[in-house]
Amino acid sequence: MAKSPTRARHAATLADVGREAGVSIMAASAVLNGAKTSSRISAETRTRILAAAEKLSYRANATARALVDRRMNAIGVATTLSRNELNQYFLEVFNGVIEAADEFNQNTTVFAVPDWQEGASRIPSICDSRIDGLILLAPLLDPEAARFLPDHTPIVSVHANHELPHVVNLESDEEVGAFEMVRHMLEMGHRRILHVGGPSDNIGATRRISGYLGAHAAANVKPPADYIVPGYFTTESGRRDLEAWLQHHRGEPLPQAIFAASDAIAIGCLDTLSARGLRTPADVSVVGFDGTMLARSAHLATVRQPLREMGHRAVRLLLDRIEAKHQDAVHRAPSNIVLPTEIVLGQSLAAPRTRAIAIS
Amino acid sequence: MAKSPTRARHAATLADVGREAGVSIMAASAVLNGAKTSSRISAETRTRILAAAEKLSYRANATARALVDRRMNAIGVATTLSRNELNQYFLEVFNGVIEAADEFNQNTTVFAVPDWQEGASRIPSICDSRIDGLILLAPLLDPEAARFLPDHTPIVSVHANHELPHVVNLESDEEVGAFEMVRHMLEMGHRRILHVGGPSDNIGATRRISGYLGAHAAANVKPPADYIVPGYFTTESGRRDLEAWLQHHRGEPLPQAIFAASDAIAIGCLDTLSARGLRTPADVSVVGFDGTMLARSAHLATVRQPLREMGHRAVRLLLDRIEAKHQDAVHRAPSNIVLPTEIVLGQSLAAPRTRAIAIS
DNA sequence: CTGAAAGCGCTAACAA
DNA sequence: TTGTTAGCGCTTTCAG
Repeated sequence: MAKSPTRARHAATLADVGREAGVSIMAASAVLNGAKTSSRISAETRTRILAAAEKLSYRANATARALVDRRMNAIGVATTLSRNELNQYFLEVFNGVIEAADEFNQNTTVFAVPDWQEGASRIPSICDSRIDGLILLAPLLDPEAARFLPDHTPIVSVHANHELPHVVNLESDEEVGAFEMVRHMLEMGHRRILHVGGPSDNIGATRRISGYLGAHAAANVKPPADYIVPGYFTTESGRRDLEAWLQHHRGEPLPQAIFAASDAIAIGCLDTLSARGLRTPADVSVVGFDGTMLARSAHLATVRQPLREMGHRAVRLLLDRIEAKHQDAVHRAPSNIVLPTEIVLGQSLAAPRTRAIAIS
Repeated sequence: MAKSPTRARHAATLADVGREAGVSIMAASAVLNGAKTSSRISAETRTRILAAAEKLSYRANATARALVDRRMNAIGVATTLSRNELNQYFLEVFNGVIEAADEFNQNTTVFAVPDWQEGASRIPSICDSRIDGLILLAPLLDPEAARFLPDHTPIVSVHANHELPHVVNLESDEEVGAFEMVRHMLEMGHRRILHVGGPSDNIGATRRISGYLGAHAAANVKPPADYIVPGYFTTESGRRDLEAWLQHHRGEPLPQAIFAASDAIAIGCLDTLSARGLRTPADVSVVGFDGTMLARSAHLATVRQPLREMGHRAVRLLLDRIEAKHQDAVHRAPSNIVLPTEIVLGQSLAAPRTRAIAIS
């Protein structure tokens, strides 16, 4: 069938350019898209092709090329995104991913899953060669759900809750970070350190608790009973859970410090304290976890995870695996990579008051 | 050529499934991908195909389909992303985009450009049918640079600095928002309202100033000289620029309130004030602009722009245009859509002090 | 109801 | 140096 007039509304193709310039398609391909055609094009033809392309405003078609190359030059990032609260943790890692992907000329496509239960079932369908590899951000996938993970698309996870088959995981040494921060607090003289934590089935939350308990044990300090409060990693949860805890502990001495399981939680705690007229750090010190922008803007003491760097690393790791697969080679990487955390002091942490306040 | 053994490492194709099930390719296509083949497949064949697909773990190839459909079901978002500071404004809009795109089963691909100067030259190359349409987030593109915008890919912008040809722009009524907020502040009794603003060549920054001046004029109040400070939309800028301004105005009466051009700036101002031992709002009120998460977590009074909704709208608008183009129809939309802003009161705004403090 | 053929836009092998 | 042919995986004609 000859070209129908409606085609005009679409972008010009190599065939169009070739016709316009009076050369073959692959001459045009070689000049415009750098195809590895066997030989070189004469300077004269080259300029003719360039002119034709310019005139028709030719644009390469990435899907056609991807079909041939079996490579889209795009990576995916799957994560849960809450409707109510921007997840700063995600944003830090994501920023790192974008930066690194860009550096390697890869596009980044975001897949927001409502929750990992549903995410598990949707992941296979996005691995349809629109992306060459996938990064799972803090996936809550049990081994059962992980059975659905496609094995023809390389996958890297960051802070995975479980070990996932064929998936390289990237995490940071949260327990050590928690340990050192709490040890530091104990050394400052704090004895009543309340831990406002994350979900009890979350491995990261568990590790923070381990560090918290470990530091106490190492200092031979027994944390007061009922001083570990489970919750979620959000500001709203931090605000609400601390308030609830305080109400249940009226009359008891106020904690000297709060060690929160995330910066978001810490911000929530700050809110609750200030709503009760308590000053930070004069009355209560508050410490966060993650080292997000939230902590920086609130001058919060926190345990910094190298989130952005983890984004970078995840991309490099993924690209290595994609490259290896592409060359039919086997990429051997350790299945789990642990990056160090770092203690960041801030204005929200100071020595404890000499006289305890009673919870009102 | 027969199948080479290396092929085994790739995902199974429709041909593979067809062979396995002993049916034609398009029978498989019809069953697995819902292709509009003329007739229906018998139940028996259908189950055979499904079984074969399951066995070979068949995955549709999106690039192949896109080649045929001329549609990738993906939209792009182009924006500048600073390395140092997470842009909360962007994040709010982006979240809205993701949500809406997801609702329409579209993927979202992020293109981070270092700056719009370079972005202008890179945009054409990303419109290579890997995305069906593009959203420009707060583009700083002059008409000259806009000449490079490809016309075969529908484009929608949010808060564009200039009118762009063939581009539908979405913005909010920033001037009215600024006007009403400042009017409210004046009504509360504030007379020395310092405006810590954005870049003077930014249209949004200009509109905030117009609102600020308009409210003063309407109230017959002349703002003190030198009370409009240009800067950038960042926390760092807010912190630094306010400090510099204060140092240049030693001995003068302290402003009673600060009207910042963004929430990020406001947070920076808060820092500077607290570093100087000044209390908010007792000594100085502080008001932000944007209504981002930053404002919510700091309980900042702010002028809320419906950022998330703008993300939604942008996606819907874009999809309409994509659909129209796809059907060779002409999509007529107004070239500029203005959404209302809204005043949000918060703990950072209170009545002015009765006695002025001198700047130290 | 099913199969064969053509083509989406591009690139890699060849042959001229 | 250039053109020809085949094919990436899929879908939509159109014949059987």
